[in-house]
Amino acid sequence: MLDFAILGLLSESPMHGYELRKELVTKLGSIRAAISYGSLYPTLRRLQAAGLITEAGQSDRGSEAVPALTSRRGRVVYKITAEGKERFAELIAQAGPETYDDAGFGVHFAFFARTDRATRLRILEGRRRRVEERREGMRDVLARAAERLDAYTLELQRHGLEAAEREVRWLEELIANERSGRAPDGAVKPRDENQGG
Amino acid sequence: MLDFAILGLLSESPMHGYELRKELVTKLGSIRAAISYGSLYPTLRRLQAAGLITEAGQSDRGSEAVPALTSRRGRVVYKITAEGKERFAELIAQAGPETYDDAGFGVHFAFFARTDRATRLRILEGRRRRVEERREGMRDVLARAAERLDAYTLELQRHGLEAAEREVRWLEELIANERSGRAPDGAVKPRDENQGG
DNA sequence: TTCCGATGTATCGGGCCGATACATCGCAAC
DNA sequence: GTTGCGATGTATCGGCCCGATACATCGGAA
Repeated sequence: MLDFAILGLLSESPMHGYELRKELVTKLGSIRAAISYGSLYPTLRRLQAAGLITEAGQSDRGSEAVPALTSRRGRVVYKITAEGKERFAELIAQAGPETYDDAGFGVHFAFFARTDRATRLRILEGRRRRVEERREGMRDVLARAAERLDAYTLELQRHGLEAAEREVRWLEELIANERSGRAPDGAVKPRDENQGG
Repeated sequence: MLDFAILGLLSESPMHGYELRKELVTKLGSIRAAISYGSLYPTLRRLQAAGLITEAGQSDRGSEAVPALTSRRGRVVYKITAEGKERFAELIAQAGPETYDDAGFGVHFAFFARTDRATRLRILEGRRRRVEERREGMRDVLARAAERLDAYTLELQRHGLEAAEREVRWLEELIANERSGRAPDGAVKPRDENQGG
């Protein structure tokens, strides 16, 4: 999942690790608290080894004008390669079980602006089904095992159930909007210009 | 975290892995979907190696009457040891940063019926602070970075913000109930009989 | 010039997951 | 009666990600 997010961010502009992390927070802050460096740097190395990203000397950043006055030896700027873009296009087009769980869904949703509408719909519907299943599971527990559970465990289930119900409603709104060609804020989009790839 | 949950369940009654997993689903179903066997069995072995749980021959289950008619060779029943109970008492009494994140809080909450009230309050308050921080982070993003983010990313932040606000309200209710000596369902408890350890 | 907090890169051990592989049981279909 | 199959049940493996930790540099305040 981190791969996907990193590729997505680097396809907008080159960045170094620290920057990447901050962008991940603003883009995925509602999904996961913050990406650990213990995940980030190894992932970066993995992506580089796979040829999907490369180190861009820091003088590549803006132009030759700004550069190595202060030789900031640390700071490795990464940029995406052609292969990386290809891989990103592959990832952003997929809509399978991997895109239905919390983490997968969140990351894919964060890049919905660059996902084509058919894929958006399939992900939204798959996610809805997934959450509905969770919801049914909790309803079952509440209906079948309520008497042998304590008040706190029940409260936890009730709270979880409520959250699931609310997410289903949210997803339903989003699906309805997609079908009627609206952006998530309710504004009508003239045409679907967001074609991935 | 799994250690804690397993110790808690086994302190109620001996169980084998499969059973344990089902119990974990009904107790923690609102927190995590389902515990993977790839976590469960290694954890069981780890706990056993640490002397916190032991294998109980399946004939220990009910009595000698039921047992090895059909020699169910699989099925390893585990039970908690005295050391395990001690460890569980330690874990259920702690209220630090580990108990404030999603997973930690959920598991601890699931065992609140066996946690003393002072600890419950500290955990609830710590969790509230944690969620408030997340909420503030999302508000900042929405206030400061809104114009450079697309509609979908914004919608994700909005949804996350709403969820955080709701959780804070939920926690506040729980805290108020604790302070006034009520169980989470609102029923007045005559006294706080749930003293851990 | 000394200290300190923000910036910045990196590794290590360990927990947990998904995929996968087996083996057995009870039962239904043929 | 045996064949097949889904539920029950235990177990491992590779891999992602996290938290803790360790450094190093920079800019500015004391």
